[in-house]
Amino acid sequence: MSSRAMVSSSFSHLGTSHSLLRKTPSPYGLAAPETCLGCQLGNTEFFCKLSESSKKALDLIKHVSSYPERSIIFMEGEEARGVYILCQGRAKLLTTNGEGKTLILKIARPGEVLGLNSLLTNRPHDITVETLQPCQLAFVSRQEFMRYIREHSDACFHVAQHAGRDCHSAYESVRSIGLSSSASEKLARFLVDWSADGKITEGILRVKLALTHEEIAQLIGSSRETVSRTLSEFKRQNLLELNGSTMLLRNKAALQNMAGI
Amino acid sequence: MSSRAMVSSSFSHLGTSHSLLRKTPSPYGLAAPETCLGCQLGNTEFFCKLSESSKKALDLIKHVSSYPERSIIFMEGEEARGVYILCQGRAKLLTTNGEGKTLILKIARPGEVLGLNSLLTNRPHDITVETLQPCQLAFVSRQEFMRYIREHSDACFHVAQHAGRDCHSAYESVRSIGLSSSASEKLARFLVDWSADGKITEGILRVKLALTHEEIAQLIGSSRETVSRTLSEFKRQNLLELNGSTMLLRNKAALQNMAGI
DNA sequence: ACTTTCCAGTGATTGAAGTCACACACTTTT
DNA sequence: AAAAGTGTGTGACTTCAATCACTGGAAAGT
Repeated sequence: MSSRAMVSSSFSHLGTSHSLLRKTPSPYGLAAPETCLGCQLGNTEFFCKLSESSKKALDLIKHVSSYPERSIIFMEGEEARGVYILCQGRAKLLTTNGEGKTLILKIARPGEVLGLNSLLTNRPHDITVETLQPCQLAFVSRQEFMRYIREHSDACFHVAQHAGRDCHSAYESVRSIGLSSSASEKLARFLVDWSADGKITEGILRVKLALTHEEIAQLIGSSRETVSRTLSEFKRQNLLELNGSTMLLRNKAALQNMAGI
Repeated sequence: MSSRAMVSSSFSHLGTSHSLLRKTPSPYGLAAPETCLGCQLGNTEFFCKLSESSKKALDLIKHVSSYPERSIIFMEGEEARGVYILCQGRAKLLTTNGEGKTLILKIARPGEVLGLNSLLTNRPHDITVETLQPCQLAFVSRQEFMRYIREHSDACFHVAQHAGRDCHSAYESVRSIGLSSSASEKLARFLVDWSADGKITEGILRVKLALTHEEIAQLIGSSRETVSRTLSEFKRQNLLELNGSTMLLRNKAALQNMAGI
């Protein structure tokens, strides 16, 4: 854990940090819209589908702040002080065991609400969230969030939906990790899933990996070396190519087949 | 999959099945309270914490029916026609892969709402639910459930909480399966968790196992033989004793230690 | 009482992947 | 430029548990 992350982590524990950070409009190279009313996440995200009045009410209680990469937003075991809505950047949701082994449950993208289930069920956080890039997050304290969803029934419904989605994605994780027979199957599945946000240029599917082999291993429940070796094997079989962090998927069908999709 | 289960499964697809079954008050040896108003599940379960008016409203739209053991309540991939509130008995939540391998995500107990996240997120079921014992379930159709939670904000909040709990339990599964280093660790963890509803008589913790080795294997992501062998090993080490389906936990502390708790 | 089916126990074998170890490339820091 | 840090590639070794195969017992159906 880098000291930078630690600094940011303690930031997030200061009551005044959010208003403080709001006075620095564009830290870490992020544009800082500072409002959800003009949110550009589109209609696909829950909190963008709220009624106008609920949007405005949310706007009044949220505190947007920016974090550098590798910031710990909250940690497993910590009391849940509120929820964080991821506005910009990516963050990993992870859990660790005593021996330092880490499992990444999911890579969160903008629109994701983090720490929701701990707040709803009134428990300490069951996961750790760490930014992968500079991120912008809107914080809403426990008290204000609870009041908000009690007073805005449409928001409450969206919260329930969001929790349902989280649950679904967790089931996907268990299935992938628990029902796979080999590491290549899991890696293939990861690559196919990840390629969803790749782009096709000149007939070739290009995807930004932007994860280390170590992180991929933690995502699929394997070891760094196995990921490295299996990726090499995939290259040898001409299923893909790697140029830096860009991957060219040459034979997605074959990978899907291996993944059992 | 037994033919009995299949019959019950198709039962659950007939629109009239629920009212039909309601006319047989005590099938499969179950008492049939037929109402949630006098529900004896206590205050620990979400749907028992509803306001009086919400309870009454739920009572009007639910249809209680009974199922024999091994009934499939719904299957992965199926359209979600509604939710099922488990009133009596136990049911397993499972997922399978193409090769017939099965993973049990959880054993549901009375009070559990089944099929919630599929309904909330408007997707096909992501899991299969099969009864382990004769069960009584209250069914609420998609349409009526959606209207219900829109009109009863306290119910909506409870639904969100319930989804949050499901999510938490799914995270527990992933952690247990993905972060364990050995089968004995996972088995020990399962036994300790399971022993939560055991009873101490004469200073000894007695737990009803009521699961086959095969099912335990599917719960911890292992094989039947490994469960059998590891249990024998635990007996040899005097950690536990088995008399039929009753387990005597002789050294819970040692098991907790193995489980990393 | 009979088969048939289900479940549990245990040995033998094997293969996949974790672990250890080291080399190399590339950045960033000093 | 040197040093330190981080990420990747690969060989060697080892181990854990999956799989196959068979036995015997208990339960259920006939």
